[in-house]
Amino acid sequence: MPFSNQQLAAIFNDIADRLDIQGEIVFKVRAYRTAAENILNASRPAADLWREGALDQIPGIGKEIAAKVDELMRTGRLAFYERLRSEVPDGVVAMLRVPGVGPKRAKEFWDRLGITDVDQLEAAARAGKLRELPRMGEKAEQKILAGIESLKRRATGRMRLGDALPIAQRIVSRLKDVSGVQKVEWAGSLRRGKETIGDIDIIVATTDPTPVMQTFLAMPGIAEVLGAGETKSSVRLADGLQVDVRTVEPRVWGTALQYFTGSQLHNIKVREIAQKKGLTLNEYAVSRLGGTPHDAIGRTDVETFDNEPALYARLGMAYIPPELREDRGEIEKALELGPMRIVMPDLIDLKDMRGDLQMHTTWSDGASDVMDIARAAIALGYEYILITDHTHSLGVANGLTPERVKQQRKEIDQVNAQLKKEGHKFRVLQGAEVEVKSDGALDLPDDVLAQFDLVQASVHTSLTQSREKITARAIRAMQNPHVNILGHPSGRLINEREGADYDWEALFRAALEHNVALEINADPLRLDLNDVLARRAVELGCKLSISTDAHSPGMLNNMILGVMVARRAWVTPASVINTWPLAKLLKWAAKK
DNA sequence: GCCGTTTTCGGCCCGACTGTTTTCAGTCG
Repeated sequence: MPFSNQQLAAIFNDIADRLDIQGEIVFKVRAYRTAAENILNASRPAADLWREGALDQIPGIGKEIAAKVDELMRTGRLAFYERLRSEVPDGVVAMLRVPGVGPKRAKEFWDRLGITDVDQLEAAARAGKLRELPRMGEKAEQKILAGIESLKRRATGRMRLGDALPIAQRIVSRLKDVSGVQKVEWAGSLRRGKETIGDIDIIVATTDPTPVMQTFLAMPGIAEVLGAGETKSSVRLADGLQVDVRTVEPRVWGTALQYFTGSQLHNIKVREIAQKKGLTLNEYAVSRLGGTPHDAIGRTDVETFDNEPALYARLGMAYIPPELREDRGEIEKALELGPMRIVMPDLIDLKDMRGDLQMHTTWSDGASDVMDIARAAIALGYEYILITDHTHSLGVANGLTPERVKQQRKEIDQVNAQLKKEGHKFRVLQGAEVEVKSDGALDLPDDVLAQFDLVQASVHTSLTQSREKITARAIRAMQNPHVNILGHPSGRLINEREGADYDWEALFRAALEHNVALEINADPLRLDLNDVLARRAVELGCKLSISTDAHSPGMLNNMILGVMVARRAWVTPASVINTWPLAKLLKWAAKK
């Protein structure tokens, strides 16, 4: 009975919620939450590790939780969990999602007022019943009602990275111009490049907070001001996204940015490191353990940091780029390297990208012709692009037929000739995004595939096939002697559709064997492979391509999103085929 | 429940904010 890492994490998070409500000690609750988070972060399926008896490779899984995983894997059930579910009603757990309601309140509503779901909670609040409880008053009641309202209004939980980034860019560029402002940066999961983000945190280093807050609160697009203080303001935008702006003194920029960037697990571990050195770290300073850090700024035993690398160095650690701060081994690496170094100095960067290997033109469902998108790519500083229009069997109008492949080649040759005449050192390559049919066959014959410079194969249909079937299907496609890249491997759409249920280990090993690169598709909706899978693929020696799947010239700018995913996956340029010079790329493709 | 270059027992990150309180519990990130 294979449970996916996501399923296991959901179960252990649910266990944590229910234990929390039951009043179990917080450390036990935290142990379950940490285990869940680490299972999500694990680069391999827990089911595989379980089979190998190596579950303890996942940090935070000890004897007890390993036994629970074992029971789940063997029997498909977990008696402990079933008992918990019978003890704590689902509706009481659901109350935790109401802002302002935590485990203690949920338990009290349930115990003292017999409330077992959110609707009953709302009715009780309206009837003024909650204020009968200790430490609850009218204001608390109103706050809970507002919390229920906002819960109902909130469409989806988290916003896609690609949607949030431009919003943050707009706010940052606005606040940079305010007088007294020295630095502005977004922090939180956005700075870490997570594929979805809960809210936007903006940190401002300034000597004068007042005009910053005035400017921020006067920005267009604000639907609701949730709080407006001297150094912290929160708003909700029309689309439901919450934005927090915090100002700090420039001399504490390093600690503040580090703190607000997270992740939480990363911060907890960094603070544990500080403790072992007899220090304590907060968002303002590093100080001696046992002092009173916040009041004590200015005391001689308190050190402030105006940049992050100096802070990490003070704790004996190499600098850790934000995208790695997920407690996925980066802290151990940073300690091993020691201060004044950087974890992954060769981590891939946008400027490493020499080309883009997936895009569409009017030859299939793209918006522009070959020349237009080529010029856009030249403007981005690229040395080459691969045109990958759809092939005929996908329902897209005008998918390439063998005959149209020849016609398109003529146009591409003309574009290359013209660009050469203009003095550009740039090359348009002809490829295709070839359809992988439900049995793994491709929808163009081999002699046609042989005409392309590089071939990408993609699965678009029947994503719900069984694991055995769809894995065999993708592997068969990769075995084709002309296929160089597997496009958006999982097929997932963020917040919309789960990806296919592949045996990823088998898929990656086949990609390695058949010399096929796996794509990190940079479309904001896809980001596929994701960070965890891409990291495992590279660990096994696979090559990647990072490409935008642009359907218009403007979409070429999405490359940064794919690079962020790659950075979260600890990827170096050496593993990414479109960081290579053209000659090396073509030689690699020809070797297949 | 997990974990160990000070510990196999005794710890477990840290602070802001809120509402209800004359000192703090609960929630949040």
